[in-house]
Amino acid sequence: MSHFGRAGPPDIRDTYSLLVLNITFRTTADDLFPLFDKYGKVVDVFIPRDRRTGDSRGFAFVRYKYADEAQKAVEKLDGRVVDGREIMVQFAKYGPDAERIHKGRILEPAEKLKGRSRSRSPRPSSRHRDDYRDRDRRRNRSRSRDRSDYDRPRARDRDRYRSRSRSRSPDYRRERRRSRYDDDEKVRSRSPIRSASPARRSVSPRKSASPHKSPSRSRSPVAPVEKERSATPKSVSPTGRADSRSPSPQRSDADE
DNA sequence: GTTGAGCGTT
Repeated sequence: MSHFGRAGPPDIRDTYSLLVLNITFRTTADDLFPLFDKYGKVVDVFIPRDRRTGDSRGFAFVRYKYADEAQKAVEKLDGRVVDGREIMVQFAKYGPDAERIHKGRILEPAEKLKGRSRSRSPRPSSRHRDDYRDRDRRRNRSRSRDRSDYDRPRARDRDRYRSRSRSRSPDYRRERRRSRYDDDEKVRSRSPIRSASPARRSVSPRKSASPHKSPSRSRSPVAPVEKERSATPKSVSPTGRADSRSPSPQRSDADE
């Protein structure tokens, strides 16, 4: 992906990871490589992307071969305006497997099982798990449109992590900005709860009552290709691409 | 087309 032709982490034997924050969503690894490579030997540049949309998450990881060069890049590139945005370069705190990192260098590698009996110090890895779960819920913060897809009951979880003071407590702020777009509000308005007059304002202009929204998508996993264009004009995607999210809006049981 | 605190992958 964002690598130079290799898949997965090349080699983190003696590399120092730098965390680049506040970069634009358009900035790619190729744009950051020449910038960071000028201050040292850059082993790899990785930009976490969204698995659904594929867009950048707004930060990147730059791994240097030497610590001094990494430190130099932090001092030089930290605060540098890239693509009109001021980036923030700092040493990574956690590794790909949530290992503790000191100055970008991994302190606790994933070789736990090697010196298993040798490890006489039962390290409480409970904190590592917290950080892992923490970023999992936070990456849904952006792209509110996708957040609804991963909506899950985590009320009690949030209460637990509420006490966690990472750097600031934007809990209240995050929830306030949660409803940036009306899309979220409208999506939640489609709850099956018919509070008051469900069809009073629009008393079904059609001749028969037709629930325009049928959540029963499990009707037909495969979209039957019917040539009845006039029957279901919304059945065909204007993009010419059969979207998998559109199972079959047409009701074959009602429409014969 | 949108967003902006933060810690990572074939």
